[in-house]
Amino acid sequence: MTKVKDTLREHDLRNTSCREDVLAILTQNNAALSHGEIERELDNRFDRVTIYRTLKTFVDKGIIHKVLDEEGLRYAVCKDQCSGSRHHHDHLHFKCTVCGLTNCIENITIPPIQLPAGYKSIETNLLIQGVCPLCNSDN
Amino acid sequence: MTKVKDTLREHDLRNTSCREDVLAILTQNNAALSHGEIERELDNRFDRVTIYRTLKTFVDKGIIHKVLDEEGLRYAVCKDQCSGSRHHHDHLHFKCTVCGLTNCIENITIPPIQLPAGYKSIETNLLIQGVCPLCNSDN
DNA sequence: CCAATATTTGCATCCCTGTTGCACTTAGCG
DNA sequence: CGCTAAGTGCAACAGGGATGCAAATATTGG
Repeated sequence: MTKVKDTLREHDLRNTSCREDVLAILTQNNAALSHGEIERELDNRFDRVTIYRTLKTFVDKGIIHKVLDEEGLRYAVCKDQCSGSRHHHDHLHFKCTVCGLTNCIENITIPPIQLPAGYKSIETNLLIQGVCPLCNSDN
Repeated sequence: MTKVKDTLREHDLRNTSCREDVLAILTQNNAALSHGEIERELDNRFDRVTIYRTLKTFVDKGIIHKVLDEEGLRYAVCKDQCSGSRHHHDHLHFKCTVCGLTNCIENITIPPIQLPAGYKSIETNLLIQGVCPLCNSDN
């Protein structure tokens, strides 16, 4: 919990209970969470708009990143590689079609893609859908 | 335009003016379009809900596919590789951060990703953001 | 520890997307 | 041409995202 406060301080953000709680929830959670899921976890203790603005602030500061799938937008904390000023922009996410959870896959680098001439790549975002180890009966 | 009618017929869809027009717009357009953009192009000649249902039908039939970026959902027609029953699920999309257009990149296959043990991949979706040839002043 | 100030929050309000139910219309068939 | 299943429009709702403004609060300097 002190870690949460530190993270906020490091990014020049005032230490408020909404920010603390949102960041704590995202940190404790492995899977990416949607705005609505976070709102429910907070048990309506904060206004919808406040949570929305909190998430936006965190994204802007590089504390969390957006995760996209066909059902919408989710948020997850950036792992070690993103800490500090070296926020990297290549994310690999895995969405399990059975349990519905979306997770960041660490330790796997996305192989470089050879784009046609003239294209300049800035950020790469890879979403793989399939079955996660916990839901995979083939084990 | 006959081609549009044929496509509908091939997929056991009745030939209605809304479907014709939506499919024609998507076919003529290189970039992926959002629901709202399609609605505007149709000049309010069809109900919002009808367009929504038309798009859903096309996605279900494999005529078009969803394209995701951080701004939301767009739709684009499936190219040759997707035709008929052999609808493939690996898509590479490029979103230009200058002009804002999102396009499918054809002829480039996504290199296979070695996932950790237990993960089973079904569908891969790659979004690369950057600058497209038309907006790239380095040429 | 307190006051000043700049930030953050809650509320009201708005717009857009996605979705469903139901009645009406129409395409495509015999 | 008429039937029937499919498609459409309308009403209505839920949810996400966004902004303006007044009230509350965290930080800073005294």
